[in-house]
Amino acid sequence: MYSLLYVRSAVDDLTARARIRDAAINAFAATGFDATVRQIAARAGVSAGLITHHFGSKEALREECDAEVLRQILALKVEGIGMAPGESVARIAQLGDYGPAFGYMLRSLRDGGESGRIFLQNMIDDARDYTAAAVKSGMVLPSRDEDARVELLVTQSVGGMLLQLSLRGQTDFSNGAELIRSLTGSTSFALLELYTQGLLTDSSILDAFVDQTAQSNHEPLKKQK
Amino acid sequence: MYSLLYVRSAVDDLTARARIRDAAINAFAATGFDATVRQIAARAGVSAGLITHHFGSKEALREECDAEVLRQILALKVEGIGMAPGESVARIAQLGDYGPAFGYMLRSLRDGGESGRIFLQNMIDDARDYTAAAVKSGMVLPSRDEDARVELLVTQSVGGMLLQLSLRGQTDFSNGAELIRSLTGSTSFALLELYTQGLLTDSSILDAFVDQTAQSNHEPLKKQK
DNA sequence: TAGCAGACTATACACGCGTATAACGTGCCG
DNA sequence: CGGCACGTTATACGCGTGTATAGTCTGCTA
Repeated sequence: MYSLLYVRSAVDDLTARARIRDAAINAFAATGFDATVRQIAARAGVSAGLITHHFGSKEALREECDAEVLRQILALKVEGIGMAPGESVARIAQLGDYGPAFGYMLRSLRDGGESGRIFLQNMIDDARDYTAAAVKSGMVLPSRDEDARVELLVTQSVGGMLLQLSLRGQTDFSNGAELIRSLTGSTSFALLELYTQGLLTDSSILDAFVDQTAQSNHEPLKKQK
Repeated sequence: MYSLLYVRSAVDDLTARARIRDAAINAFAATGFDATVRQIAARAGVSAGLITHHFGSKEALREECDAEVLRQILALKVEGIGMAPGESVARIAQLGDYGPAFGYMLRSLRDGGESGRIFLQNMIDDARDYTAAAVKSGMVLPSRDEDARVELLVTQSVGGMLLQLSLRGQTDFSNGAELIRSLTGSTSFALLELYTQGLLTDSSILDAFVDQTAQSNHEPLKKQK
């Protein structure tokens, strides 16, 4: 009945059910997942009871928001997250209507729940392919443990964003453009510099670590297949 | 009125007041800051009313927990966070009684509030000195923007930890040793490898970024509807 | 010994939450 | 036209929360 294609944030011609869901995504992104059913209802311009009527429970509404946000995020394939900051930021910056979805995802990642874990796993899987391609093209150095590196890169990049936002006092996650503005500061340069030149002057620490873990075979390094 | 009498020392164990505060730190670390006053009371083996009697309000209790945790954390100076993982992890691993404090701090950092911001700023300030020393000693390469780099390193390291914990389904933050065990996996090697060799094969992307930002005095990325 | 300060408890209160219930309006179909 | 399905609202219920109140117990001091 209703097309999946229109993404306009118009308040008018959407069916009340979709309006409630979008209002919930906005509310969750703006004030966190302890946003009240009544707050969401007010945002959507309906009564609180209607939410229960349409979704059954707040938890069910939350799940539907998760699904919708995941769908939107997957739709714009944020692949190079933390890989080529200029490029990925440019992508996210033009997300427009997806802004609240982006904030919603950050919120999920922050509160450590199951849906955040899914978002994160999704990014890691994406980044794995993307990194492999970048290695093959000669842009990125190979790693002795590609899986661990990609997990590290994604968790650090995304986790870093979260803490940068908190450091800058950004508490409202509903405005995607504003989030990006908060994040694209001196961070971009420092990130590129780190990725280009590394941090340590020589490999002595790395070598010592490898020797140490090789000696006691507690944590053997798994090689790339 | 009678505050000075009780607040003076933290080592006053066995007093119910200290027991409540420790129980609160444990409860907050274990289940988050929405832990109930009654849950904390049960943990401390006292009635709920006694908490109000001693601290006045839940918020005041929270503040006292913040102060106590900050005191403990500062006491063991986790300086090289994310710098030399083997060393810093070894430090944290032996924190013993400070385990809950470590988890409490992670919890604060995760939920994005003011006290988390303070913890973070504290780490950044510590890391700034530590990094400067490491650069001077020749262990770490200099950066063209030391402040931005240290901010990046700390936020990414700590934020990365948070997401690693969430990725591994670690929801209880009260057991410091268990947290460390969750974090010291393949991550250590990947981190050292990244810090040793970097990520990119050459500096072309960095150079392009520098040129671009030098050309336009402000970021040209802005797209909104 | 009397008395009182203060640690401590049991109970109660007000409030906000998610949700259930009943009624109302409106459009569709026989 | 009658009936009914359903979107929608207003109201209320039960519960858990933080906190206020009043009372009990205990140890110190005069």
